[in-house]
Amino acid sequence: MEIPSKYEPQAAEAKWYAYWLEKGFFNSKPDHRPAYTIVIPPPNVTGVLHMGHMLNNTIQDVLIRRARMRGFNACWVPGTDHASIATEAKVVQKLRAEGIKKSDLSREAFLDHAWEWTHKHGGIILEQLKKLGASCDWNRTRFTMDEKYYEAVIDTFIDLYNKGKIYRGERMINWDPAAKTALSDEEVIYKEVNSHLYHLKYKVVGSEEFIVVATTRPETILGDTAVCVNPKDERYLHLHGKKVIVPLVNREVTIIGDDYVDMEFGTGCLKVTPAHDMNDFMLGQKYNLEIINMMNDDGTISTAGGMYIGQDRFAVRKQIALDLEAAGLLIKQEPYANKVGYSERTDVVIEPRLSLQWFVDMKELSEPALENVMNDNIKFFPPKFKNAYRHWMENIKDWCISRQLWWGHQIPAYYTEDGKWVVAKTREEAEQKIKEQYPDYTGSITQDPDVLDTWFSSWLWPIGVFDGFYSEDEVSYYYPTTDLVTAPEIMFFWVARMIIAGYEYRGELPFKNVYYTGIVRDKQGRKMSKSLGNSPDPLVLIDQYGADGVRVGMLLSSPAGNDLLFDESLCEQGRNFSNKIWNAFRLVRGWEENTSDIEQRPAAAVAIHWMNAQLNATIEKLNDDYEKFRINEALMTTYKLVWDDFCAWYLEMVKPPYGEKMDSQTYAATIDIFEKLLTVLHPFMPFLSEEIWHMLREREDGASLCIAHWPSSTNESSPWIEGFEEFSQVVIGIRNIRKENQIANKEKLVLKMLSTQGAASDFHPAIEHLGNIESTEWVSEKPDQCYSFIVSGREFFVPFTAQFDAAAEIKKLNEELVYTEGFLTSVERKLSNENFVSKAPAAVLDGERKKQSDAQQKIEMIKQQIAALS
RNA sequence: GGGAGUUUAGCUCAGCUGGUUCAGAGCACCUGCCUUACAAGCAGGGGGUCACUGGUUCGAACCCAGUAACUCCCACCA
Repeated sequence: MEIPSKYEPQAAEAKWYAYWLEKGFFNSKPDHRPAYTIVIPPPNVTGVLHMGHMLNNTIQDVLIRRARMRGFNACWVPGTDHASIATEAKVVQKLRAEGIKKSDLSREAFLDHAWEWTHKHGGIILEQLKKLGASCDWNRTRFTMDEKYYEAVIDTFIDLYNKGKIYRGERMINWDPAAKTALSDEEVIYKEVNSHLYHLKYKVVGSEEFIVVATTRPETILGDTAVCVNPKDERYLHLHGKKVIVPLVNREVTIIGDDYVDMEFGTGCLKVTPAHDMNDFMLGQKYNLEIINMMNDDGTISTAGGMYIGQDRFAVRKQIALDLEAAGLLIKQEPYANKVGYSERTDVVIEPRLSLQWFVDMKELSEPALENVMNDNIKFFPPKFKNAYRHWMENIKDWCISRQLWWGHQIPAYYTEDGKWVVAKTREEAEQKIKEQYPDYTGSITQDPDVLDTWFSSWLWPIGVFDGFYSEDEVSYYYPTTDLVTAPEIMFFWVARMIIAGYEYRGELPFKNVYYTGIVRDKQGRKMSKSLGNSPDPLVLIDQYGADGVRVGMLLSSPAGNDLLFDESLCEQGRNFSNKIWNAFRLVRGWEENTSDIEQRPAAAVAIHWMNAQLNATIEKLNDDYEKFRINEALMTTYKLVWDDFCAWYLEMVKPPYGEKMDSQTYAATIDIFEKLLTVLHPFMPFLSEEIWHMLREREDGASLCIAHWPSSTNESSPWIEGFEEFSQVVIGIRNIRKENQIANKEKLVLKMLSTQGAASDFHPAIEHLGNIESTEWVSEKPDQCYSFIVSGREFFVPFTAQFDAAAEIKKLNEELVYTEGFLTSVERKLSNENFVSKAPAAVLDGERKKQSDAQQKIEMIKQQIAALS
């Protein structure tokens, strides 16, 4: 059967993925083996696979596949996140396209739409991961709104509430007036915008004097309840304690002094609007100021504003500037660039807003989470992220967990009509509690309409996926999990909080290692995004280059924590590598038919010794690379082992001369070696390796490379490896002589050597084979009429052929002489430096002395050669 | 504004406690080859004042100080 010279991945990929699933290789149940567990960072349930997922999941798959081969009970748990705000936004958008407004729907009807959407689009992303080769235990697929998981989230809320860790409080929060929900600080994006700085006149009461404040938000004067200056500011010393009149509003407010105010900025005079600015709120608390909430939840002016009621905040800003100007109270309006917070989801300007929200008190909860990262109980790769982590944890703020949305875990708090509340798992329980705590209350109760922040469910992920809140069966076996692979962007959102939850609910770390991947960027370094349209479709790439090709392409250039500048040519390189392996297989496969019981060629025997030694050494290095999570380095090591060592050297060494047969001993050894190579390739290139592995020998039904054993190795050094260095140099020397003197490869040469000593002596048969050497002769002195080259201080000679060009040869030798003499001078200068000789360690000194004598010897040799030629 | 990090070949990066190799890899590039596995290939080759300036040292890509550029995180001066 003719095997095509190009590897065609499509059929193989479909075939083997189906086979793996059918045989259940990815499924895991607790047993006697040690567990190796990874929980997937759950993608948004209705999300679509992008390049970030590709990188992230490829790394997880590499880790889990290798663990499986090393005999661990490997368990990779997949799943999806309900992503409350992102999913709800999509559903709202879809309904709007159909002419339905969310506000026209009941909560139940809206949730029906959301579930319908989830069922329709949910899990597409998991199907896409299968194309990549992800070896997840699909039977374990979890969703953060699964019944059990939902219950765990609610129970956690109740538990933390009962422990006094959750409280309800009035705080300044980031308000999204479009989505009408609170956002966490992390969901706010600050953008540089060109706005204006308005200078407004406030008249001092009982005086003809005015003071001037500078603000970018003149409309908020409706909520002003003080004016603040720096107490050290001499310009305003005489005004302390006096009152001023807020323009247009005509409210009298006090002038207070606080060194929060920067004297250098603007006029050094700050208007204080406690309800609409984080810092003003802080001042309001400190000086017990009145709080006037002059805005509605949609960003329009409220009745408390007193004027412009019902108008939008931005319209009012324009209008009030005109009105102030008309009243002669606007001194100037100058262009000013500042940063303004926008909602990550809806892209509208965030309104700091005073609101009643639920919070988690993080201070105490976070203590073990900080300590166990700093002491490396949980290791970060790369460790540089520990700094950022520590900084955040040491300054941790309470976590606002309520969101004014419907899609998610509804907060289990129930309110009476007069503003009392209880926290309870069910309505019945809540009614019971109300009865106990407020026996006089007779009205109805309503559940808090808000849902919990998405991360309040995903922080339970490593426990929740094993139903760890309700049964010890699995969680005690799989938890703590082994590795977490994620993006540094969500270190605070997710990683830190999982660690917190881990210690709070299991008294233990959730995972041992955290591997931070970089951000996938395009060639120009821009983050890949939908709006830029610079992200390739992963499925198209897989189709074009094969899943293995894409996997290799992604990993080749992505050290932990470094951004990956993605370029399709990386996939091309991956595809080329697939093809290289494929063709090596074709060559070996060709020998199968052409094997006989002839004696093993000496060159082949050498090759096998060396290749086995090299394999052993490389596996040692690979294990070390993996240990340190240097995945890209492990891949490069594997790449060179296969391409350079195996294809370029080994196969050429064992290849029978044209027209001759392969001996069965070498053939068998080659198959063994190939099999080991496929094993170490498998985590990176699961499909191709499996395909060839099955074609290499007869396999039983149910056999698979996925469950083959990772090859063992020892850390012994081998003389074969040392000898190979010299051997390859000799072969290259011969090739160079051929090339420089235009001697055809077909022409047989004689190689003469001055000494039989040297590490390469074992390789002589291989030198003859690869160099097309007719015979090797030992000579006691330098022969005449020869080309020569030096490897490791030993000289090799090839007798002249007809085309010999003596002048060119002399020129070459002279160049080498000049260089070597220069080198000698620098070594000798070092050795004649008394400080060096007296202070450098003996080993370094010996090294320099050896360099000196080697160089002297070499100079002598070159001089002789030049003399002989002239 | 605070903190962290980066700066080594055209590109992406290694370079572990300062010391055998006048600095390494992959890709890209140049030259020659359709040689009986592979042109998605083979053989050979060029290319770097290790950001800059000082210092410590017998010796610095590596340690120290300063300068510059870039990146990220945190804060969010109205």
